[in-house]
Amino acid sequence: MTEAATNATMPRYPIGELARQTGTKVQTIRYYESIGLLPEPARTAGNQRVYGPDQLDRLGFIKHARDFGFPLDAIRELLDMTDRPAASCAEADEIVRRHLGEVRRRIGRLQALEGELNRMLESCSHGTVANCRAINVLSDHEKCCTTSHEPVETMPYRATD
Amino acid sequence: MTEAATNATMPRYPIGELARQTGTKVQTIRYYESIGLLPEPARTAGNQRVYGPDQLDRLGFIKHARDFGFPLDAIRELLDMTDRPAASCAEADEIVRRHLGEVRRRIGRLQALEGELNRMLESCSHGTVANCRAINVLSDHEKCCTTSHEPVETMPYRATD
DNA sequence: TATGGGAGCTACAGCGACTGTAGCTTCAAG
DNA sequence: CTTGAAGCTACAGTCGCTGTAGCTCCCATA
Repeated sequence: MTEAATNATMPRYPIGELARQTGTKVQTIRYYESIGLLPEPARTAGNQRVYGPDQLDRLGFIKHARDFGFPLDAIRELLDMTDRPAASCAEADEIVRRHLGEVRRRIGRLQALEGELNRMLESCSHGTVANCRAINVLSDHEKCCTTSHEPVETMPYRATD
Repeated sequence: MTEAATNATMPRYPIGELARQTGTKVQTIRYYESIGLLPEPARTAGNQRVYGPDQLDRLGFIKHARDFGFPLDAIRELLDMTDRPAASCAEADEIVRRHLGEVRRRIGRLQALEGELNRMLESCSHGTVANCRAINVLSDHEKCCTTSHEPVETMPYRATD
């Protein structure tokens, strides 16, 4: 049915239009296709991709889930589920729950970190590097805290900041 | 002085010992060397690295700062400062402050996300995928929230979890 | 119908901060 | 002298893109 129906009067978008409508970059869409997250679309005679509403929805789902921080593997699983709508959603629940747990763990670690950084700044006497509280704390674990801290995930300063 | 002193009676560690003492992986130490974060150490006749206490301290500093989530670029700046101990620590302060700002922003985003994920789970009727609240929310932005959400940073599920 | 410019194409390199592997050599203990 | 752990280099892979080079294609206007 999908195959037959897509032949007819459905709207068809070039890749840039798909990008614009979903807020995704063109390269990202091609990347998703390359890793099998999006199916290979039809092509024009000139080899350019054309998409239908199904693909638009699918990409919208991916984009939204990415905005929620789901990793692509989890999104792949979620998409597989939308393909069998009669299945139980227990599995989807489980994925969301796992993600939520991860989010909470990260919040906890970041809050501990926030406290440490705050203490660093507050106790700094604003003198020379030799006496700098912040640098001393980093130099010597004994000085930093009663509680041991676990590594925090990588946190790049981003170009957009 | 450092050069002269290291010749004599100071303890000298092979790379594995440095790794063990700092909680770093051997490959990571070599990686830090390759990007110029650690200086090239002396070598044995058989071409194996040998480190002194200076390097141990430096790596300890790096490790600790990484545990605090500082990116390597920031750590490089902080290390440069420890090399001129008479300088003002205002710059170090600034780096810490910037990092703290980033940490707070991330906490905020993650808390918003936590709320969304919670609502997803709470409103799920535990039926089929077709009716699954979680999946519907991901499919359709309108259903998810009053506030618009910005993308959250990538959050890989890690092997250690 | 010609032309210009924006959009699309493929292929590949790079980011950050490692981690893992293959296939060697070296070292220290027994 | 042997054995096994530890070290060596070099390179590929991770995640999720992003950017670039050097093409081709499509469509609107002249």
